[in-house]
Amino acid sequence: MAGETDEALLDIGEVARRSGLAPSALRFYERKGLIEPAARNGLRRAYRPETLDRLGLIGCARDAGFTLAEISAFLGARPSDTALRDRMAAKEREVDARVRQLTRLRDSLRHASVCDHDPLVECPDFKRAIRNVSPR
Amino acid sequence: MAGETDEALLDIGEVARRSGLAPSALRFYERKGLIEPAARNGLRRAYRPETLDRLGLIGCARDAGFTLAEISAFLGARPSDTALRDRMAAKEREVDARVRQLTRLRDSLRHASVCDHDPLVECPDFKRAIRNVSPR
DNA sequence: ATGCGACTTGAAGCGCGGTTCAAGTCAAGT
DNA sequence: ACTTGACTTGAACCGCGCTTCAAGTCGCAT
Repeated sequence: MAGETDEALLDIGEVARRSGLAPSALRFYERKGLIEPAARNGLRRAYRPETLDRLGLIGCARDAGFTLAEISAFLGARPSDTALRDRMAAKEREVDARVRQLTRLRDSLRHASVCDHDPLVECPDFKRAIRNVSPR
Repeated sequence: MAGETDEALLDIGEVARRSGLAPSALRFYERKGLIEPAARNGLRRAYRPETLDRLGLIGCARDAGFTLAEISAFLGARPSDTALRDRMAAKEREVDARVRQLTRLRDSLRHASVCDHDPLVECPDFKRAIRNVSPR
């Protein structure tokens, strides 16, 4: 009973299926220090189910434009990591700026899709709107 | 007076300096069909000043997450290109969705930067917030 | 014992958005 | 005539986020 192969652990194919990621991506994330199998059955990786939550978080952050290196740093964050918390706060400001930029861009596109100018890019309204997207 | 080398045109170094892009990037954009010199002085590219506006627009779109190929397509847009206008409208919806996603992410980060949980990623509030960033 | 299917490894390849490099061209200055 | 300096070219290289590939290792069923 002591050294049994834990039935609750998932193999890489299962994690891939349930996370929507390719096995190759999971091994890649492991090399980057983002995830780690709880054990091995022989050569085979055996993952804890919580790994799926972690992968959800990683996917989120990646979708949001964080690099895997940034995510890797954030994942180990403890309350005492003041430098890291500062970077998170910085990232928040960065994301906030990006939200405002994309909002302006969306408004430009909104105009572009109803504008009659020929060629489109020469429309003065469009050009003015676009210039507001990233001024300087 | 007829075949004079147009003094109003800018050489690549000037365009680079004024656009903030490297000359190599300008040549790269040319290969991708984004810009084109108005003329050559011998081998040297000679750009119209309007190219700077175009580069501003390109920079905008690129900052906004468009690929250079997409930008290249948009740049030739005429009002009659209905397919292209549809794609612009689609892009608008895409950008809008992204704005909402990033807004949620910003809120998560805002919490993260004041949260005391150890490790940070295990904070239930943070996890709940994060799950809202890209649900399914 | 043979084969299968799912896993393992390291190395190479890919698309994107460029930069860097070597080798060459050209105009202007001394 | 020679140097300097900004340009030209094509090809190679880069970091990122992976995928693909070849070759090998398992456990299990026939």
